Amino acid sequence: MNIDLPKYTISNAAQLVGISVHTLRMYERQGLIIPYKKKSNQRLYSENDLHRIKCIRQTINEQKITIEGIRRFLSLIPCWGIKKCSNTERENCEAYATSTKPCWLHKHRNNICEINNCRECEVYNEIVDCNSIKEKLNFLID
Amino acid sequence: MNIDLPKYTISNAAQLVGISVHTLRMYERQGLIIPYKKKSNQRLYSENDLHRIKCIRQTINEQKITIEGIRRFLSLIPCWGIKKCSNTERENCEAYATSTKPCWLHKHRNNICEINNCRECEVYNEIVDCNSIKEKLNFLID
DNA sequence: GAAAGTTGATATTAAATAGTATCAACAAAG
DNA sequence: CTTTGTTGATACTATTTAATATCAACTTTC
Repeated sequence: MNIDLPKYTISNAAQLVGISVHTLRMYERQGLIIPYKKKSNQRLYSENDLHRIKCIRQTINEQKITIEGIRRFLSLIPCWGIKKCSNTERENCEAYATSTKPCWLHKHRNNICEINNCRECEVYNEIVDCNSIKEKLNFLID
Repeated sequence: MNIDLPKYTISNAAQLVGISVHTLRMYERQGLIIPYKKKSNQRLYSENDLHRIKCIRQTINEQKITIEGIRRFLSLIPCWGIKKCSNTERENCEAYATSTKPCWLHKHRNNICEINNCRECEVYNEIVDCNSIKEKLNFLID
């Protein structure tokens, strides 16, 4: 019963969230979600993914925030604090310096994330909710 | 030559930024800027205000982020870290707990900000730029 | 004291974003 | 092996948001 397990096909996920298959792929193309992929490129979604998608949908439809706005909001995830990056690593990191898009949409050159798969990363996986970022910040800032 | 001095009337400011007077008042109504006010309610803007307004305009027009999106982005300003709030103060603070709008749009009940004028607050005054929040976070998170 | 500018409110408009529909090629499942 | 579902791409549409226009009452300024 792991909430991070790849369980649902795209049409299952779409139905469970009440959203179209097209929209789901659009969110992915825009960098808001990273589903699991089978070798054949077929997408699979976890329980947590469904939660994340519902939150994105709500943010767009009810709170009238654009996708670009969500990307910008996500750019403030304090990944360097979550992963405890060294000073050198911070200097080599685009995500540390800019605030336009979440770290998983940056090229990871010469830093810890270079060899990592963002889908498996704690940074991506711990931010499932609209309030997750604030909670992280509260935790990290004294 | 203080960049925080109230210097420009609304029409001056509007002209200097290349924006209409109406739009300026709209940004204010939406909580994105807090101009100085004379006793007669006439608005006055500082050099820093002009910078801030240009940044908002750019964010809306070029980066296609809605006003609601900007409010949400600003909600991640780590005010409790800037003002070094105590634990009790954090517990009594709406802005600490939520991420919908900047602290200056919250009611300040039973905390340090209750007696403060947000226009004079370091939190408001240090965030003049699109990248200011990230820089603050970088500074505060180890 | 008269002209120019400001305030707040309401109504209207132009632009563009999120979402939809459609397509052929390919994969999964019974 | 046939049906159902998936992929990626492109074209289209409905919605709504930011911005504009207009108004009477009030200030500022010369």
